[in-house]
Amino acid sequence: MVSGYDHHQIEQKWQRFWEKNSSFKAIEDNSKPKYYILDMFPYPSGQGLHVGHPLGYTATDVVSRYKRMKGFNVLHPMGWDAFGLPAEQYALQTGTHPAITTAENIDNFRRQIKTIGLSYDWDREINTTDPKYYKWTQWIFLQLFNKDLAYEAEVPVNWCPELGTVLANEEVVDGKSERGDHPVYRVPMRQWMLKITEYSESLLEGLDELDWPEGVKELQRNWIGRSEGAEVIFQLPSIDESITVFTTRPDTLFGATYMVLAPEHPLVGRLTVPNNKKQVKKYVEKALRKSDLARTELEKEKTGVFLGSYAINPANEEHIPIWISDYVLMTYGTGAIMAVPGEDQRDWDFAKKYDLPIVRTVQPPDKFDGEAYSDDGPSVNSDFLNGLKIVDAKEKIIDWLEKNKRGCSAIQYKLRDWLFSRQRYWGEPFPVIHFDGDVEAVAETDLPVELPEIEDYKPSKSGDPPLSNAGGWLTVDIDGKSGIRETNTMPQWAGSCWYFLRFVDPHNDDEPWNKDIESYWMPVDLYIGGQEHAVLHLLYARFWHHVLYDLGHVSTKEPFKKLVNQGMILGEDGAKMSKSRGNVINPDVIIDKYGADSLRLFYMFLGPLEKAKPWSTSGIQGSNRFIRRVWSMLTDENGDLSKKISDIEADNDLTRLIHQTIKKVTDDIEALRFNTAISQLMILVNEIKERDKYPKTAVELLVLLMSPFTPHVCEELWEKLGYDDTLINCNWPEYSEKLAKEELITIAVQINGKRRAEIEVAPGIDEESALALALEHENVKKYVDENEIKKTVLVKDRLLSIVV
RNA sequence: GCCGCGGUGGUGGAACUGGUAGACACGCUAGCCUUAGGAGCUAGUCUUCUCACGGAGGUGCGAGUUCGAGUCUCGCCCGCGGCACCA
Repeated sequence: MVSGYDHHQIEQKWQRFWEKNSSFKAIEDNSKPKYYILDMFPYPSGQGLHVGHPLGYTATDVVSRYKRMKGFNVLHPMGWDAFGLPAEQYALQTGTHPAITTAENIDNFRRQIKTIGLSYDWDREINTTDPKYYKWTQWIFLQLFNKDLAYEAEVPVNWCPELGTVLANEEVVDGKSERGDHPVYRVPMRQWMLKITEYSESLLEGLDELDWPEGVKELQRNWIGRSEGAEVIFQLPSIDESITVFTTRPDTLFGATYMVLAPEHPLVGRLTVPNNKKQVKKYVEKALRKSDLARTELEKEKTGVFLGSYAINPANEEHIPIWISDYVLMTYGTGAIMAVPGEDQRDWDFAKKYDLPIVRTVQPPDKFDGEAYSDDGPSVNSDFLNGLKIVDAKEKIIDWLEKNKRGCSAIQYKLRDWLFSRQRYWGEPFPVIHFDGDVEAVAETDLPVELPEIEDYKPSKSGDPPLSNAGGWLTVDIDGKSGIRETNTMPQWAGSCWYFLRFVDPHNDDEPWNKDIESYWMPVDLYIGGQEHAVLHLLYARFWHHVLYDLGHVSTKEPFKKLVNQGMILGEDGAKMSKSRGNVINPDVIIDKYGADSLRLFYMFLGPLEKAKPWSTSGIQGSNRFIRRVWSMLTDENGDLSKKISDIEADNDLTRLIHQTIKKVTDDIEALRFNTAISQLMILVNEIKERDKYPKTAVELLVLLMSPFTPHVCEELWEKLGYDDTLINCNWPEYSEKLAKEELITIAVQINGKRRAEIEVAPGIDEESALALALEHENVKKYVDENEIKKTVLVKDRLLSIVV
């Protein structure tokens, strides 16, 4: 071996050094600008760290180390999102308490993360399952509860018998559980709900100011699903009531030829005429029994039943039949629609099947050969709206509705309230007590309500949570009244909704965080994590934060200023890593073989952070080779500083390259373009190696610039270069614009758009002189020849274009 | 169906606001060194014609704008992710 690079020895040495010196301890310091940089904290699973994890962690670490050298006071913490189903399921199988499993998994995760050499402030480590932590999760719940943002309701929930729990809408995918892929059914159950819908507008507006990927913002916008339209009141002569419908197309009101209610609509019974009772009852029961799976998979063709009664279209006073169908959802709008088959494909399908009248109210173009026509055009068959375009017709009909008290403009959201309870053991207990139908908050001084030890973690078939087995814990006497604790627990999202706030003041036992400290660190300046949290975690956390802001507990409305999603690491075959494919890479093995610095460098060099990229064994070997090249450049066979390093000054070419490199690496780290920063460092190494003697200043700059990426080997080399102080305390180098400039540059000469020659010129050369120089070039002469030069274009220091 | 992102050598990827396409690396080929190497070093490597000099073509496909298009406009094709009866 030419190189004596021993990554085991070097990495252990420096990891111990950082730990011993608490090198990354963050202390509030108003004299310095702060930078709060956060990873999405992991769920410590039994499988250990996945190779995907270190990608994001390394990215934040590079930025953290860079920002420290830039003079920022950096907060870079790590913790554990440790409540969750796997530990509980393991407990069901083995009887091992989830706390034990969780603690073991955390120890393993921490050990693995530490071997990567990440610059976390470990004194701030938090764990969502620690009573000292969830005390404050419960405290925040009480803030919501006291503000009437938490309530109990009997709601149709997504009940999953296999998991023995209810799931949030967001956890159900195609009628199956997101975890485990088990069937999910709609059943009514008493549940805790959080009124996130009250914050729809706030959450939507807040997005505009965020430096987040456009795609993620768009996902959230779609999830919130704001639509503008109108509410229209339809009178029901048979029962002397009215039904309000929501529509985004009030302009088509004259084309509303029938009405459809959701099967669950409360007026269905009263609107059903005796002759239709049997059929209607059958249809309603069938619809209620259907799981979401059945609704999405089997509902290719629309079904429905006529109730036998009529509603009055307020625009033209026509009696229109009322139907029920499960294509109308009780959970959106008012659970009733006006059907306009001429302009809505769903209504068209239904009308065709049941032979209901179709009236077009927008004139389609001549060549239109589709069914429902939903694009713009002049209104027809619409009385006073005739001839108007959609926008104007909408405005006019809304005016008319409001004047005649038959409706008004309205806004609807797709977002529903957040189902916040789970029938599980391993979660935060709700800090409330039931007294004879009344619900009371547990006094703040009695927090936390700790999870009791229980024998049986199994939920009952009816959905009674495991905590109903918790004997003595269950009943409480307060002031002579006896009550029963809530036996549901909070969902896993609860702990992650605010952990970034606890990081700013993690050991505070008197309050969730100190306000001054909070306003020093918040908001999170850079948040990096997986795209899979684009809606769930990030929307929930924003919701809590908006509430806390309104209550004056936090100083910023939005918690995460800049968000970046790291791309997935795929298997070497380009497919998603999975045990069944056998393409899983274990980070422990890689670090043992090549070292943490190689792994870090590989991740950062692989490609743009946000992109999905396949793992590459030869790629990591390449990174390892680069580190060894640098190592052997600076050291001799005895491990001493190489004799080729000397105090000579760098020549002009090298000086220029050094300054260009400082500039590029700095700019690239700021923009999170790590791969191109590294490629520039490689160019610098290649250039230095061409010299017989390596100027010490050049080598030192290289080590400084590389240190955020490969900190261990850089610390070691820095020490060999004769410095006592660690790189962490060094200043990031500054570049000189002047020295980075080329003395002579090569510009291209194009003739009629084709590159024909290159000429060497002084920077900033003017068009005339450039042309003169170009015309001396043989190849240019050849192409210009006798032709007349019609036009020339000079792009400064780039290219000269000649048109002949 | 709708929304978002993407398509550049054998591979990962470069290319600033329209300005020399393929930086840097991997892989491969040849050579050197070596008892040997899967270690290291040197050279080459988009395709194609040419001994070379130098041409021609080339960024998913087809048009367009421009002195000049990977980059901008329009129309398609393909891949990935999300939403999916939301009225």
